[in-house]
Amino acid sequence: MKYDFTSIEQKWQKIWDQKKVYSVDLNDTGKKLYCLVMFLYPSGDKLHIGHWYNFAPTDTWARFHRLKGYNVFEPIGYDAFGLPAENYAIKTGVHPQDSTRKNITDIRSQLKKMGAMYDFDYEVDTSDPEYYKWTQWIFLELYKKGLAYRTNAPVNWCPKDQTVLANEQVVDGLCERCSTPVVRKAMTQWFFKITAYADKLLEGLDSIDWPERTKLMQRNWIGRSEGVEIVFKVENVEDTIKVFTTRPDTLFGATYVVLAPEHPLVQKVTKPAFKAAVDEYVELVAHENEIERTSTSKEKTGVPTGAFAINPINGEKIPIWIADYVLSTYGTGAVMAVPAHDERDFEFAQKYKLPIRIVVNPTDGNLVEPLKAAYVEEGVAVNSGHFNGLESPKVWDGIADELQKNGDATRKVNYRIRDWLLSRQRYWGAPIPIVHCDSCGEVPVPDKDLPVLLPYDVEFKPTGESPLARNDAFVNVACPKCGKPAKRDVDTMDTFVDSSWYFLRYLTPHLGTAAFDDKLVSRWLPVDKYVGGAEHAVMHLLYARFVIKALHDAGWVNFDEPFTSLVHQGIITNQGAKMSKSRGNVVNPDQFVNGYGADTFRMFLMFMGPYNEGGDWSDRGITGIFRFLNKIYDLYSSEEVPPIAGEKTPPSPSDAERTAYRKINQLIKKVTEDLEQFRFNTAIAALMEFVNDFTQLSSENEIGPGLRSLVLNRFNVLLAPFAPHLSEELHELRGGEVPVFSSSRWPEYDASAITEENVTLVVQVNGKVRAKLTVPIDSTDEAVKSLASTEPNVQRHLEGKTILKTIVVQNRLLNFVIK
RNA sequence: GCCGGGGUGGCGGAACUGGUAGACGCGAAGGACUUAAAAUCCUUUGGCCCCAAACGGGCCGUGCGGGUUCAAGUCCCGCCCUCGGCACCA
Repeated sequence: MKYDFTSIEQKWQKIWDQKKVYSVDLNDTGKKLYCLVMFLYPSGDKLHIGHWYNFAPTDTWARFHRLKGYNVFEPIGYDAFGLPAENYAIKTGVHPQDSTRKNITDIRSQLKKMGAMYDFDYEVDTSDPEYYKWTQWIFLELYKKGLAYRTNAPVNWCPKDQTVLANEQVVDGLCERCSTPVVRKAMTQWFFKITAYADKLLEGLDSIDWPERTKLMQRNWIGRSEGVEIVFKVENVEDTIKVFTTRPDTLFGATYVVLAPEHPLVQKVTKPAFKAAVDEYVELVAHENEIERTSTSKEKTGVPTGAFAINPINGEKIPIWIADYVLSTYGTGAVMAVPAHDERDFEFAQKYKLPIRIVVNPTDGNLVEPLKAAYVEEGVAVNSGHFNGLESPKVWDGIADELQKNGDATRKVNYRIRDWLLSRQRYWGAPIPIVHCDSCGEVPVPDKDLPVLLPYDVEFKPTGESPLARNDAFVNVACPKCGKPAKRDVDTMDTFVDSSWYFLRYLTPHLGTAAFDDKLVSRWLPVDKYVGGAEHAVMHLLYARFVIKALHDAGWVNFDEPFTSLVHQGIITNQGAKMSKSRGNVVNPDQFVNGYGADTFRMFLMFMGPYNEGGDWSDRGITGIFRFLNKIYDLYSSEEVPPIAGEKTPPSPSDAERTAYRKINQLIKKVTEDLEQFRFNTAIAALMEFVNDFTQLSSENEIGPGLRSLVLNRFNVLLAPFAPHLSEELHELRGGEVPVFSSSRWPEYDASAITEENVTLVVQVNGKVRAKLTVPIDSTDEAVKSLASTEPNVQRHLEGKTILKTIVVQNRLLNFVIK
């Protein structure tokens, strides 16, 4: 018989669907497993190889657990709001709602062909009012807790997309979506106070099973640093300048102070003679874009203000400069410059001939002037008054304490992370549920009036103003508080708000009375295994953690980390470049599904290499998997194949039967261990190796039907997570109860049977292999030694030499060290 | 510049805790079946060399250069390349 994958796959997809094999009883009290992939972005592209690479192996992992007896919940849904759909609409005139709906329909049918365990009754669509009603509710919950606020602040503006962006969406000064240089603009915008959770977000990382590099990225992004805020008086002016430093131990080495050009005191302190130059410089810097401003390779520039600050530790008068290398958005927007011990200050001081004073020497010697580079390590204090001779950590605390006592300093922790800017001047998103009233100010829309519906009929061409502002019917509304005419907020939310809680909604996608069902959420969350791309390390994955922590503190959920365990699949590139529509190098999976079947294709993706490494796409080798499945099909559909029910361990097995039994048990162990760790490639190699060994064994020797049946039964279950359609078919062919995923259990291996009877032992002379011996396992050192020395090739190399020592590693190797 | 991951045959990749490098698959070559092809099956396949030949033996070989060890793809030191992240965060 021929392996007719098309009809087999169609047949089983239909049966699974009709019998509702994968619909989960969420109230089942058995062991639950929530297995989640990052949901889909239906912007106009169909499913591509990258999606398959994310979803299919994850489905294999989920199926494996289902066979192990877990109650597995594996949902899928659509992250349907967002810029790409809107940009597509602008280009083609097709309304984003229409294009998105159509896309979801197409993608759903592609997904069904994949044959994953998705239960399409639990789909989520973030652009559906029944979903975004609750996105708005979450916004309001955060608002009520003071975690959402609106303020005027310098923000990142993308001139092409005509909207503001979050810090996380600016990559190297470019818009993450369209690579346009981002400009800084002061605008009134909505923020989530993620900075309030900086420490909790850091601490939580210690308790979750995530890739270390992802945790590291989050730690770096949060950027916690402990330091001291020091007050410098300004000569002849009332105001003081606060600087943040992590090196108060170098305070005696401060030879000037630098303000960011945007610092509010710049105008106040500048001396009249310097005003013209300062104004000109401030103007110049204001026109620099984000890349120019933050580039480390750019030479630092600055101008003096003519004013002087007083160093609180020694009363010394030092000049105040303004310079572009000081950022207004970090710390206090002002720094004390210690050129001898800070690279940036050193570079600046050299250029502008500012004094460089050594105040820390290495413990093993003195620095030599003039310095060639800043010495940034710790050491021993010099030129530092009564702190001289003390080691840096002591000086650090000593100076901090002394200043603190005099009210000149406070210990402080600063973070690199900024609040999450969530408002967007775009159409295709969830409206922000706030009304602006002249008498009452910001008024949250009452829960009973949610959702604030996104009107269909809107001119969405970008003008820099929110498209919703042009829709009078949307904008004009009675104030929910006083009833007077008021206006709705016209911005929409960043789609990362939508995606930071969708995993709660999956359990009850159509629930009308709440965002989620507490009982189900407390039973099923957190997500046990989350699989998705590493590119979300500091965006989605950080935002979702924040939202969950906020909901936790507000009493809505009983856990504070959403994803217990995280896996990143690697990226599949094409000719070395990331697949994207604009590069025109996207590979469509349909041709492979049609040509070889979903089972072959998913298995090929898993066989390519380590799951978290991805790699460059090539279909070379897909025939190997296809041949393998054909071989299995032949093995199971031949005439003499014993039925499922005939399984039996023979009372006195032949050698071949013992070997076959050992190998199937070794295979169970290997595949089980590999699957647990997402090592699909080596698991598949082991399956292949087994089939090779087993066919050879049974062609040369007699393997009785009882054992043959046993082996085929176990093997077919091992195959099921990888090639589920084929496995069902083979099971049915041999009279088994189907579906496999309802009737079968993952086999346990027989520990007493996996040990080899003989081992191959390497005999070395001076570390070079000279012979190989097959000996019974656990042979004694003496037995092995005497056997080894009878090997002719070994004797030849030992002849006339003295054996200095003999190293024996049991069951592995023997090495004669000679002279 | 800093922080991570990686570099193994013609290709994708395997290798436990330092113990047979190259599992498994692709490709290639030769053979069987066939009128022929496809499919399938069998054999060979890291490089170089010795031997009339062997299913005999030798040398070299995991990015480069050193080191530790009886033994190094694996550990240590110094580099090179590559991918990803961060990049004036005081």
